[in-house]
Amino acid sequence: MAAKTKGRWNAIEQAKVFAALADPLRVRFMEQVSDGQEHTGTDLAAELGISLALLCHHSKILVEADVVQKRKSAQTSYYKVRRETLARAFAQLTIRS
Amino acid sequence: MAAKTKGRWNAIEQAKVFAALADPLRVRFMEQVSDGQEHTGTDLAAELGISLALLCHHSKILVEADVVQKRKSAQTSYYKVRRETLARAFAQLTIRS
DNA sequence: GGTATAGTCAAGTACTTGTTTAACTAAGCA
DNA sequence: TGCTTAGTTAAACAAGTACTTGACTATACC
Repeated sequence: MAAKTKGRWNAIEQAKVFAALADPLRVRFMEQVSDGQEHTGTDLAAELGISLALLCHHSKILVEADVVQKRKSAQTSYYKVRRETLARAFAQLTIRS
Repeated sequence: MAAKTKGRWNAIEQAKVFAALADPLRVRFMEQVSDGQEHTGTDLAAELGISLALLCHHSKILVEADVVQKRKSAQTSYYKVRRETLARAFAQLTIRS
């Protein structure tokens, strides 16, 4: 997803955000990171009860949709929620222009 | 989707709501009905530029996820947004318990 | 250097989804 | 009765997705 900060999204970009959230595992991922803190990949994999390979797959989709931010330090990846993207996608569907 | 009105959704139910919104055509459907008014199937199909058969397919997914309400009178179907479902799904991801 | 840790990538498979087409039902009307 | 309108359903196919497995990279520690 392009790092757009202004203007209204089109239907394709918006659908991509919702598609990122359209999986139970990814919903649970978001629940985990919704405390606003950073979580490592291994921690998240353990909390979700999945392999690191599968976590890598799902996290890529969330990062690509920009609902999650990723930072890598040494071998470890850290993930945290991007509330702005969520708020924006939600507002656009609920608030009448 | 079960007509639940109380309690917290589980990840599967919540993912289903987002999956319903995870398609550009269905995002545009929601934009059309987000004025709060009822829209007929033929009107929506015309506005979205798709066949009635395809509209029927997509509307079923939205109704099944309970983000859209359907009423049928004679041959005509009427659709309107269900804001409560949207608000609830969104709140559960953004607001910390 | 060797080994453990954390993550990524690629191939394969099974399952799901979006779309088109054609056949079908049911209501309204002349 | 026949024709039109509005919608539904089923079959078929292409494309996409979730998951597993195994191989691979890069960092840290002994």
